[in-house]
Amino acid sequence: MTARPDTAVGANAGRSRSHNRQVVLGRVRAAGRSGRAEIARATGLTTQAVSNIIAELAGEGLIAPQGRRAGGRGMPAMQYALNPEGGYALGIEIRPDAVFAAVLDLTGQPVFESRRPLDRPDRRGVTRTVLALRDAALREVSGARARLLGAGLVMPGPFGDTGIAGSGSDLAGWADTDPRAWFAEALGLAVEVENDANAAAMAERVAGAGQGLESFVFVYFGQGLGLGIVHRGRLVAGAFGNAGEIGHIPVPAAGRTVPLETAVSRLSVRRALAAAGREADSAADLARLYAARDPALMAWLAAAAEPFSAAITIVENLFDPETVILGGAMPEPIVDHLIASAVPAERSVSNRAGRGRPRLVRGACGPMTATLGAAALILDRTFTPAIAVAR
Amino acid sequence: MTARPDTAVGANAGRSRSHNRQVVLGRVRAAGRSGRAEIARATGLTTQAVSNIIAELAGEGLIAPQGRRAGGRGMPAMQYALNPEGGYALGIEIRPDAVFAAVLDLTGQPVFESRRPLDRPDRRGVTRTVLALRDAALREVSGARARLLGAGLVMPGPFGDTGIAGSGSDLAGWADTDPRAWFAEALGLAVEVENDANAAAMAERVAGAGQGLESFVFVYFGQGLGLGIVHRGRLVAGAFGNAGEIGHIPVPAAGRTVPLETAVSRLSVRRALAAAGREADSAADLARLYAARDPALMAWLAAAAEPFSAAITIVENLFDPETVILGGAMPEPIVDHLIASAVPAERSVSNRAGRGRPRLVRGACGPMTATLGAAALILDRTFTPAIAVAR
DNA sequence: GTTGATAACTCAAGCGGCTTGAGTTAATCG
DNA sequence: CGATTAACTCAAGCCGCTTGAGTTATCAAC
Repeated sequence: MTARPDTAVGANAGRSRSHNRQVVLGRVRAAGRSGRAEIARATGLTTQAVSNIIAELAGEGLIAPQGRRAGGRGMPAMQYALNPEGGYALGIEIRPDAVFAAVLDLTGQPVFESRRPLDRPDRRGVTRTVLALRDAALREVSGARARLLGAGLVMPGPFGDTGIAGSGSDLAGWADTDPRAWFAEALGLAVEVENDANAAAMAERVAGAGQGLESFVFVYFGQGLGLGIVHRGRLVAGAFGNAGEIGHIPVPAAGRTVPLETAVSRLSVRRALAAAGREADSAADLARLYAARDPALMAWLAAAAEPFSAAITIVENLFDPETVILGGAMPEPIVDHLIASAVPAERSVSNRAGRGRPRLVRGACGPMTATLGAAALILDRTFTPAIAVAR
Repeated sequence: MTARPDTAVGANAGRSRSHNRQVVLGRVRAAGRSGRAEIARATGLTTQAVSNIIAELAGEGLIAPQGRRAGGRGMPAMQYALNPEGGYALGIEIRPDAVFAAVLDLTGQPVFESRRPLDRPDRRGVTRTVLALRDAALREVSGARARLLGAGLVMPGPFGDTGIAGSGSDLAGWADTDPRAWFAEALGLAVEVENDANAAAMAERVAGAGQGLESFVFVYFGQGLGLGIVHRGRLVAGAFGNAGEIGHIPVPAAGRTVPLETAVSRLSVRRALAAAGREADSAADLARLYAARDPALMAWLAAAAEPFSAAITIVENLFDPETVILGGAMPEPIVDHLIASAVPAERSVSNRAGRGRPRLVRGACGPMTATLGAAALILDRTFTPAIAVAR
């Protein structure tokens, strides 16, 4: 969120160990059941080093032995996999009118979801609600209390003063607070803060349509329209944490140029439906109208195709992702309709022959994507080496 | 360039040392003259560790003592700075009709520039020309032979089969070759390969308008129009190395929607001038026409303002950079004119109050930016820790 | 001037964690 | 059933960072 977030940090024995733990854990997560020797080859460590780390991780319950793999020539490898109950991540999504919470187990499976209304969106009200949700989660998920890895937080963006009038969703009373430090103190946990689209992208990466992808972008239907960018396994958040504000980009729509958000977003469809006398406050409303092939909704979809396609073209050419995932608080059939109606651009670096993967896919995490993503931020942190990645 | 480039690598004593060397070197580069204790505080190492590494680096001639800093309370620190002659980076830019070469010293100052025409742009012809340029560079720059850190290579993108017809600039005979491995073998050096815009961004970061910036984007006038993206000090190249293909994105231009490149690029201005009976093959031609306020050129500039502004809005909102740098093979006055004529978008995350820095600035590396950038890739590599960066 | 405080730096011992090389175990192959 | 293969373990070795004591150089106070 700051312009110069990280200074390179030196390595020493202790930090190397911590780094290697994460490397091993990350490999087990990415590759599934793995043996020591295999992990050693993949990470450039010796089997002995991996062996020691495996013993440590297994002792802490983060991974568990899965029996030996039969089949090969020599001694069959003892396989290890993540232990789902070895750790939990708390995700909190703060909206102006409510707070959502979710808990993911170590493998990314949701084990708790809840929400509470927010009567006063000031610092005290939000904090109290967040603490209540955490307590509820800890009561519900047995064993989580001692094994909570941290809390991810999703707050309405954009962060800081961006001069965009009427972005509106800003919470009152947070201007001069660093939410990360604030909640780290209040919760007594490691905390990560991101905007909804970035967190949602992490959810898809950890447990959804982005599994196994190192570089992709996620078009997120939230209040507005956001873009979560994952590049080589890391979020691209921008210098000030506001990258991916795709809703504001100019796109063609019926001979005019409009901000994407006015043509493709939940607000946009609600307005279009309201103009036709339809109420559609919730995703369920939208799903119902779509099932009935409501003419106003279908007209909106038809009108959205051009600006949506333009946006996808822009995103493909600027990020060259493995794929573009589309999801969030929009009913699946409507997402599928948008995907089907998008015109894949000829002039796009993604228009390559022999693609193994579709250019556009629907996300797999549903309407709670951002909340799950908040927790996914913590899982990602757990599996991403602190001292990082080779060239 | 591949979809899964990096597997996380484990740390050990040797790799820690190499990492720490780069951390120290990078700190000296970023902060200028520095003392051991100061570096230790900044990197999280002990003075003793830094001291040992400093001794090693000084012994190799990469850094040099600069005398003691007076003024403070205790013992004044012995300052160290990069030794310009401590290392050199070779940059090679391969174009369909010529090969450019440059050498940067360790501080990023150019010490050699040259070009050779390319009669046959096949593998053999290119390789011969590249080797000849390297030899010329080594003859010219005394001391470079033993201190060549590597070679950066810029080749016409986009990489791989992107299905964009008529991108045309592709070199023949490279389809089934990995240029990095090929030139590493041919040159006997560490080699980095990037497209022109990415390399150019690195040039600005190492020795131009991007110094001190961790996150910025660079709009590059080359054959077409490219975007180099630097995020938290690292290039964002995309899953297949083709990120930043900004020329293909749809933008509004006089009531129509066109690919940006057809409105804002050297090809575009040449066409516009040709239609008015003007010849403008070189940047010098353009500079002359601009100095004379040629009506056809001024009309092109006027027409370019709208699509250019739209592109900047898109880029600002998607990357949230500290600033957008504009440069490459376009005369400085014309770049300045474009910057002046751009309409800063209201709806942009970059439109924040109290910005310390202009939203748009001209690059500082001139028409050779991409070639210098090729060399800058190597310098960056030298200063960027291999085992990387803390959260 | 002398003395004390401050801070950079060095020296040498200590220590954590990875590597090395030999040895053990468990499977397949002939 | 022995040879081969491959995973894994044990113990010693080694690399590089840290620790803590000691040295050097400057400033400030008396």
